[in-house]
Amino acid sequence: MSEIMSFFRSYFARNNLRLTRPRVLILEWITQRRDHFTAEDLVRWAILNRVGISRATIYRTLSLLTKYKLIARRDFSSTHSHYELIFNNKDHEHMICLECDRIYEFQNDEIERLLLREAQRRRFQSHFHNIKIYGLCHDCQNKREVDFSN
Amino acid sequence: MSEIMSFFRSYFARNNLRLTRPRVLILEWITQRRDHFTAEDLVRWAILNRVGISRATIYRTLSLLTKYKLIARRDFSSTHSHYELIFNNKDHEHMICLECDRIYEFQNDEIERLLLREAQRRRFQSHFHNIKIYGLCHDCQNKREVDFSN
DNA sequence: ATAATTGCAAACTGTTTGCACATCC
DNA sequence: GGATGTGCAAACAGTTTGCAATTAT
Repeated sequence: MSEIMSFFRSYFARNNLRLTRPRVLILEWITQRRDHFTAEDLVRWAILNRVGISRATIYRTLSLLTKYKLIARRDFSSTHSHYELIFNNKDHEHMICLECDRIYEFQNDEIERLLLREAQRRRFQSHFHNIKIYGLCHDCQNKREVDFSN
Repeated sequence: MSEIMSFFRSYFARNNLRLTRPRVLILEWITQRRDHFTAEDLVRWAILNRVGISRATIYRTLSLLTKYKLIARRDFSSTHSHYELIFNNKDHEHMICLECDRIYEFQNDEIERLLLREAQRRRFQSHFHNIKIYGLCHDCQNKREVDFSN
């Protein structure tokens, strides 16, 4: 068993959560993917591979993992949520390509510091924050048509 | 007619959009409110005041205004969109109180500069960005219980 | 006049839930 | 054994859409 799976096992035990077959399979999928994904990505995988995990369980597991901070929910799109593994993955921000939907991560201590200071200035107690830059990634910068037709 | 309404009028004419009764009423409501609002806020107002504007028209008008950059859509929540008037309202970021849902605005040139530089460093062409700080506003810092029950 | 806009109701999408059955500790 | 977790199907919330009727220019 991989290092990360045994971490999950003890983490689950410690929190009185059962490591059921669906949960193991979902965790394995997530850790192998190591990327941003949606609930529907998981559902698709479950159906295609006849894994025998229902949509309900997928959503419930994602909530659970989010609550226990094993994954994080990200609101990149207004129509559906994205998730990503947190384990060993330090805090970072995102650039989202409007063309290919790829997501790039970055981290900048100076910006973090300035943000905290900005919150303090207004006596706002920051719990978490996020920064998103939308635009075109290097690959997509030359192959785009603007559609203002609708 | 207020300055802003005549601006809208010429803007609509210039873009071959019809300034219909529903659109006028919605624009008036938005400009008087001058705040962040949801589609449902608008629907509730329309129903309560028997304004005679359908939910469909509200959603369609919000899309239109967003497309023409008279309002901006903000993704504060994963379940529904917020909007805000753009007119005369310079670019800014948000702090969102997890307790009372109030939204505070801030602006920081230094952070903007650093963000742009960060994008350039990755040859990412930034079209727009947003920063959200979630936490407790000053008013709410002392009246909160943590609920970890579910 | 006529092209754009509206209201209605039905459809759609992502997500949540109640309940009977199954499973993990 | 008994609490916990699952699958199913139905419910839900926010939003979008087709179409016939209405309205702005």
